[in-house]
Amino acid sequence: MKIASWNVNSIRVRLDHVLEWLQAEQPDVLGLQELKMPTDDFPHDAFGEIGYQCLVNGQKTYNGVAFLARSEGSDVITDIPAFEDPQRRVIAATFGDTRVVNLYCPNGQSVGSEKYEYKLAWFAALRDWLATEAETHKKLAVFGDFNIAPEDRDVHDPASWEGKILCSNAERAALQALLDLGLQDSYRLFDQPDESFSWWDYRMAGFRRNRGLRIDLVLASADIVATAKAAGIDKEPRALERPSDHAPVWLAF
DNA sequence: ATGGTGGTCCAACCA
Repeated sequence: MKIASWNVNSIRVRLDHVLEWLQAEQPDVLGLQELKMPTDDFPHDAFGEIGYQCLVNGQKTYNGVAFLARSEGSDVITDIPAFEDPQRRVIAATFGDTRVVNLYCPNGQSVGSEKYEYKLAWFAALRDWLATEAETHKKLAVFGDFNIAPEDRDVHDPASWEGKILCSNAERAALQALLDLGLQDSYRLFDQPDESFSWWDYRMAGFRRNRGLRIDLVLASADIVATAKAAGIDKEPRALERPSDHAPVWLAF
C-alpha cells in the first residue's frame, strides 16, 4: 500500500498538478490539505475520471482537507470529536485494514500569540482522540501538514529558527505526545539525504536555495512500521510553474 | 536591518 500527503495551497489552482501526480505515482490514498474550497465545490469528476474517489471536508477561503483513494473509505470522521472548532482541518477514514488520519495542523503564527495557544490546545485534543483511534486500529497512519519540524536536522538553519514558530519546545513536545501513542515518523525509518525538507517559503527564493523545513509527516503505528518498504519526499512538483509551497510526502508498506 | 511571495477575493487575512 502506498499512502501520500500533500498540502496543495488551493485545490482550484493546483488541480492539474494533483491529477498529474496521481497518474504518475498511483498512490492508494492521497490526503490533501489547504483546499481553500467549500465541500460542495470539490472537483469530484476530474478525479473520478482517473479512478480516484473523494472524501472531502472543506470550507470557503481557508483550511479544508480531503482523501483521494482508489478504494472506498469507511468509518469517515470529519474534525476532532469533542473539540469545538469552525476550522475544517481533519478527516479520517479506513481503507482496507488501514486507518488513515489526514491533518492540516494549525500554523500558530508566532510563539505566544493567540493562534499559538489555539495550536497547542488543538494538539492536546488531537492526542486524546488519537489515543482511542490507536486502541481500535492496529494499522494506523496519521499524516499531513503538522506545521512542526520534529528536530533541528529538519530545519535549513536551526540557529535562526531556534524557539521560533514551527520549532518551539512546546510544539515539539506536542508532536512527541503523538509519537508516545506508539507512532513513528516513517521518513526516518530509512536512510535519507541531508537537508531534506517538505516546505519552502515562496519568499526569498526559498526553494531554489533549499531554505526549507520538514513539516509534512507520515506517522505510522508499529503494525505498519513492521512492513514498511520505503518513504520519501517528492520535490518535483515544487519545481513546476505556480507550485504549492509544499511537496508531497509518502510511505509504502 | 528590511522586506520578499502567493492564495483568497478586492481589503485584509493567512501562511
